[in-house]
Amino acid sequence: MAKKTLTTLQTIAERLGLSVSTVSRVLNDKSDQYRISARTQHAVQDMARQLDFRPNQLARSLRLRKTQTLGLVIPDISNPFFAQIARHVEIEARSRHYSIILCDTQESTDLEIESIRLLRSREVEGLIVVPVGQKSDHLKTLQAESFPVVIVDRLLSDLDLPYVASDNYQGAYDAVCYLIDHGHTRIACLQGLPGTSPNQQRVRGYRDALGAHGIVPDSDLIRGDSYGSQTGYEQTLQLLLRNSPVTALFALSNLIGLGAIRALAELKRRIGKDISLLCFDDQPYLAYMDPPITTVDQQNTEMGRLAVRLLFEQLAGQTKENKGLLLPTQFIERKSVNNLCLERRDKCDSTH
Amino acid sequence: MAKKTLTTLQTIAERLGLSVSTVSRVLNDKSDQYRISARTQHAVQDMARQLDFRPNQLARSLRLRKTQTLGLVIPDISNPFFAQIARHVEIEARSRHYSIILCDTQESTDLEIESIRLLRSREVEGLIVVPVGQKSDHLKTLQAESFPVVIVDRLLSDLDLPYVASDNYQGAYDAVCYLIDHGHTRIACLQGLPGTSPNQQRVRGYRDALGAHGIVPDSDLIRGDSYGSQTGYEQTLQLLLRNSPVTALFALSNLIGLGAIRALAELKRRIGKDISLLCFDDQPYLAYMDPPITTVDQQNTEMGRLAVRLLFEQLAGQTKENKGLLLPTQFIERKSVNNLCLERRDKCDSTH
DNA sequence: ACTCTATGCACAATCGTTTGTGCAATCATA
DNA sequence: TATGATTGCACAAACGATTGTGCATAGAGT
Repeated sequence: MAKKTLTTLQTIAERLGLSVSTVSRVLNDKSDQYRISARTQHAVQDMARQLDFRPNQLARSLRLRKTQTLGLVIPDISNPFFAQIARHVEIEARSRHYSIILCDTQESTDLEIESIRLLRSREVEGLIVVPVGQKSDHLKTLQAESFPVVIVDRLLSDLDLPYVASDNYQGAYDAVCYLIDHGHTRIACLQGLPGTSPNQQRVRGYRDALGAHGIVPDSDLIRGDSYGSQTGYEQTLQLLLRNSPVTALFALSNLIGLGAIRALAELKRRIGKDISLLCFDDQPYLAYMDPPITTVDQQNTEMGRLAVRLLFEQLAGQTKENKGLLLPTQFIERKSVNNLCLERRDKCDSTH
Repeated sequence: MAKKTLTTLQTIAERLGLSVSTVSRVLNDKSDQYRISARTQHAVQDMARQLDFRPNQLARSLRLRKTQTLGLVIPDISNPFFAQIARHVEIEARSRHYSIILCDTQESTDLEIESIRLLRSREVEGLIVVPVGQKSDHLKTLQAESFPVVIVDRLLSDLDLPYVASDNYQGAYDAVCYLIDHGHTRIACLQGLPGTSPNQQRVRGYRDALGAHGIVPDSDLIRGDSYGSQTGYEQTLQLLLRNSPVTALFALSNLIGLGAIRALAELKRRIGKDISLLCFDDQPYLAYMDPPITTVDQQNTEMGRLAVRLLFEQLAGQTKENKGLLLPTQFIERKSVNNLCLERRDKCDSTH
């Protein structure tokens, strides 16, 4: 049973006294086109099955100049947010008979550059990139060579590549309106990495929502500098230990929210009662906290799927100029936001 | 700047009036071996840089019969536990100049079979597989052909392939001893998928720990049938609504624990006071719950790394018979387990 | 000037496919 | 029986790299 020597077209051809080309044509369903007899067809197919023939995709790709492979470049695949995107990229790609080569750039631009080079060296037909987001020259090169790419989540302002991302602005705007509708006016914004587009958009949404309700954003309430939980923890502590009169926290990532939650627990502030919390980026565990956390969910399943679709449009040569896609976020109301209006019974209208 | 036509060795060769072989040798640092003059070397290297030459790995792999690629087969990459493993597999592989082709089998054995076939068709040099765990014939085939593989996390009893997994038995055993040391005797075990090896080992550890302390395992307290949070939720509700006198819950996965947490919140049982909870599988958020949850952490970073190392040992032809690796788990004491001994001041010895 | 060795590179086969073209054999037709 | 069309397949070039071998030319030695 153990086949030491690789089964190739030639193996089959020799055993049947046929030529390699004939075998190839049969196995590629080109028998009709090349008038291969039914007898030969069956013989070939039987033998292929018998030998458990697996066509060598390398040779195939080389000849066809088509690898049926996409590159996926992610800053940190262990981050559930990216992992979910990766999952649906893989599933959608596979449904089109494409495989994924995965590169984790560890939030390093250098590794991102190297990864893209590597992937191109492996002749991937297209790239799906969640950029680290600091530099964009290497991405511009792709653009200049019109190499098929889709950028996901982190947009870069000086880039004109197809992308798919959440509508971070609107998501944040709506979330903050919700807080305001519930009577909150002193709302802290615990932000992530300031240089990145999701953060910028969310902060802008936060500011505009306040402004639209006649509240002047207090820049002392916009705090933090990373997406990690440490930031959320520290900033929350700092804020509350100073007796800042905030009534609500708006955490710009689930990890930041996690940090805030720990800080609040340490300070014995009851979420949804003493203080309110709202998180960008829903994750399963947030529904299981006590109380369950109200969040702004991003459709990462859709993001993954659509990224692949946009990429395939490029591969198909459809240069439709519907380059970018902003996916609406979904507001998930749970129990972490207190309704101050009900408590105070004042002029707030609670028309949802 | 836009290079429409792919740069190959030939491009460089033609521009310099050299042969393809010479160019190849220079770029592969074989100039000395083949006595290429320094002048030629520099000319070639300059031109390669100038044209931004990227060697076509397909052609290279085909010729060398070496793809520098590994296949990674995972039941669900969006599961943080697997995502972490994937991350370190990627990092370790890349440090050896190998790439990873990722396949998400969506917990389906059929997809697992198809994935492995696909990956072999792409001539990966080895496979790292977290099996769905239901069937193993296709894995036996690999074994029979002595194709390099490492099995991760979910072992299959009828398989004799190198593996790396947590020492689930010991982890569970120690955890349950900890509960018993804290005065718990009525301990429920909320299990995952019964057919899978991690679950079997953990349940065995649970039973043996009880037995070692003279407690007869009550099989009514071993409940559940999946790794998801739904199971944890339902089983906890069922158990407590019947006024079962359990004082502690041992959840066999973080998701099961999550379900339990929600159920307990609904029932107004305070974790670490009214009831104790201990989770297998640490995840960041568990440290941020109120109270922080005591867990059995698995070294998934190490698992990923070691899986790659075991694979490379096989690739190097080292058939050392140190096939399997069981990694010790790490007990992380937080605040979700009540110490009944302190409350009751009885004969429990609180050594340690 | 003639041989000999060393230098510096080119030629061609190869990896496993795909595919345009060509060439026998078969068959029908005149 | 010669002619033409059809059938059924083989030959060979290509994809882009690697590598054993061979062949000029240059320089050294006598």
